[in-house]
Amino acid sequence: MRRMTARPANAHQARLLRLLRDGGPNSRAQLGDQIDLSRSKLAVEVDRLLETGLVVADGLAASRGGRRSHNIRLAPGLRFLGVDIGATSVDVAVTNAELEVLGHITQPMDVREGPVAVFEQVLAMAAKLKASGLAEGFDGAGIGVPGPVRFPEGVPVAPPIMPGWDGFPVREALSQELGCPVMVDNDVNLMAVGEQHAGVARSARDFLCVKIGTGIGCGIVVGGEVYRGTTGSAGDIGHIQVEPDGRQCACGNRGCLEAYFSGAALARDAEEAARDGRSPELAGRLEAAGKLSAADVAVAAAAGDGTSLDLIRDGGNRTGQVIASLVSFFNPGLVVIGGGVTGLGHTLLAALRTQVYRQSLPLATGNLPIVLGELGPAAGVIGGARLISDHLFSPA
Amino acid sequence: MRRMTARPANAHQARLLRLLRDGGPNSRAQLGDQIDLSRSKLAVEVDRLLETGLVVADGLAASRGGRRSHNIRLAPGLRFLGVDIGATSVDVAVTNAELEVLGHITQPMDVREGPVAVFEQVLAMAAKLKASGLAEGFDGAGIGVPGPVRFPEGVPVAPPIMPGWDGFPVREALSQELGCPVMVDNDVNLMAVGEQHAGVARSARDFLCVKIGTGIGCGIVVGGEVYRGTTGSAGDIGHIQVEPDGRQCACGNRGCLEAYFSGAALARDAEEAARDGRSPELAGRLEAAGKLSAADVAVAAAAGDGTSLDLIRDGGNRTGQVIASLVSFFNPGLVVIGGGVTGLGHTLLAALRTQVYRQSLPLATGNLPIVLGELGPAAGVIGGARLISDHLFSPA
DNA sequence: CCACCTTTGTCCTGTGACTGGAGAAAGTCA
DNA sequence: TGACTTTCTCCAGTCACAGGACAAAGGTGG
Repeated sequence: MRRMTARPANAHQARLLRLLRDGGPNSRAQLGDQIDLSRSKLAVEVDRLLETGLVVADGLAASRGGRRSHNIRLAPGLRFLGVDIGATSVDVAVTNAELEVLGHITQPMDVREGPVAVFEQVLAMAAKLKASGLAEGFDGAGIGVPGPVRFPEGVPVAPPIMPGWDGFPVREALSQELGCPVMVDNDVNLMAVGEQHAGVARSARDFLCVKIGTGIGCGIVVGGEVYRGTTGSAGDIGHIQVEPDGRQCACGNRGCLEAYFSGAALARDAEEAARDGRSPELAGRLEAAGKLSAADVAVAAAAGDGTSLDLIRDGGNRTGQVIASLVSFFNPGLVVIGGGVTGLGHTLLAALRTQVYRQSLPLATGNLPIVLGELGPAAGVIGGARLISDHLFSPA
Repeated sequence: MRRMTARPANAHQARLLRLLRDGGPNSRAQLGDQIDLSRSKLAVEVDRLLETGLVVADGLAASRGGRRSHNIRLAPGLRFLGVDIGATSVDVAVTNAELEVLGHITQPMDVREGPVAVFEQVLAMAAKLKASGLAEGFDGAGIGVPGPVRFPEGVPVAPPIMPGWDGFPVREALSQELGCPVMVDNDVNLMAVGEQHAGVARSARDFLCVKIGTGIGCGIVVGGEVYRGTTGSAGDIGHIQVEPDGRQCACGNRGCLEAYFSGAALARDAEEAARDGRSPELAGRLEAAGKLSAADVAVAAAAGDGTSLDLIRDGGNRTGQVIASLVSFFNPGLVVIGGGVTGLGHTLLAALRTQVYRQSLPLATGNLPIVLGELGPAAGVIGGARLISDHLFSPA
């Protein structure tokens, strides 16, 4: 079952592989236009890549007015696995070498069940994708987990919402099970990478990616590279204090952002409002389902429920204040909003924008787009595929 | 008067120059230990550097048990100028090629007088240093200004406290006047670079450098490099809101950090306390000098004045809250506190530490030193010298 | 003071990476 | 069909560099 995928022998080959990944099939001549190498050298490196099987010939290229060139493409059988482990669900997807999603499965799940149970589920989902004929095997996998990760080793460290995962050798264990190289990162970082690769952040070099799901986190990209901080906890903005002596937070402190706005907080506030009789709309939904989620608030808001709109605006204002601070500090070129609550859509975005544009200095906000991510739940898995492909498409 | 200082011809030479800058005189053999080059190649590059005059022979090296080697050092006549333009004062210093400060002058000044007047003063100070025999000319200058800078061009952009400087071609103008290459950056960034080169941050790769002077700013170093943001305004934390609908700030918003704690705010609060009769100590000083500054508060606090201590603690708490947010977000390996208010010393530091350690998560604060800068007013000028030397000691 | 070892500096040749030109092959366009 | 383009291949020449051989200069132990 183990696949020994070849690795590029030098930086040129790595560069070529990435060009083919990001630009699709290309002729040698077109590759030559994008890389600073002589035609002879280029031909040698392409030949070597063909020998390794990482790339294959792929018919004739479109004419550019002279002799037609043969196209080169990444091996069509290459498959990457993207895994996005959230607090309450798992996403698993297969991509080809160009990181196009060929198949995507989502399943509910509780991270608190611990790594063993979760991995069992992940492996079953991967097996299902394989069985459906989308892949014969995996050449690499990128995994996102909802907590800080010591990146080089691929090990979660002190994850607040994932008891039982602290120090678990995720990278090693999954690499063993899947029989392929694995990289592990924070789920928010993967989302940022995904939006950078295939979403709204394609042309951004320095940007923030705020993910509002069960918790709140922020991916930081500096010069096109994810910044992870000294201990891997950079972007952990959910526990920034927004209200001195405010609400009790699960982390033990008071007044954390997450205690006021996140999937979990929103659901709790909505249930409270429903029970207090402040929102018939929400009360109806509570009765029907027995509990409420952020999605219920989104639907109620879309239906014009004032209480729901207030909840979203309130949370948006609070989150906006924090983002405004981060914008002042970090001066990003773009802010992407993603995660489970993107369903709250324009109401949320409006609140965020108002706060940021009002509180940050004009120089920092002057040309600062604040937008929703465009990949939705695919961002994480695409980011995972991108992460491992970056790793594999680099000199050994 | 123009000096045409040679530039390294390739990356190896640049590397060697930096080794000599940071490690002082070295034998070829010692250089060979630090650089990944064969002895032959090394000899060739050193010879070329000797030809350019950038480095010179410097006697015999200490014995390592065999044939003694001749030392190599950077040309002893090389001189860099470090200029730190603050809101109310200018620092100008000359350094040798090893960035040791040979002479340092400070003068009061008001940036609001505009670039022309300020540069006149800076040039006079530089001339004074030259006249005292410390330099025959300058091979490069690094300038810090108290506001955002479009770094590649060396032009201030929309600086709030420097009316009249917006868009002024500082780099070009000073390069013309001084007859040498010039680099311009935010003063806070220079302080960070200074502390990184010769101060407490020597071994830090990712750290923050908070400068509390007339205003408040923060230098951000990522992977050993200064991060400046998309428009050059990264680190502008003085206008982060710490109190909704709080005090009016000069920027037009309300509740900014700078409105509560900064040299200017502290002086104002101290004068108010003196006039209200809350502090006889401060009242006495006010009567004597006609006005109060942050330094007066420092002295009064050292003398045990309760009101002054309260002011410092208050401001420290507010600033600490903001730093705590930044620590959660950025996960630095070190936080350096500097600027004019370092005289407030331990009282301030204690307040900052309390807030940060209490509000940020253990993973981020676990091994996070929060310390005062050790270079004081020299940090900025050393950072300036370092900035320009990095520029000159890189391949042309 | 001498023989021997270590370190340092210099010279020289071999190797691998790479460039760029010549020319053949394959195609387009009028 | 002929002229022009583009692409591909081959090859010789250049350049950077490594690493060995050797000489020079110093230390060390007898």
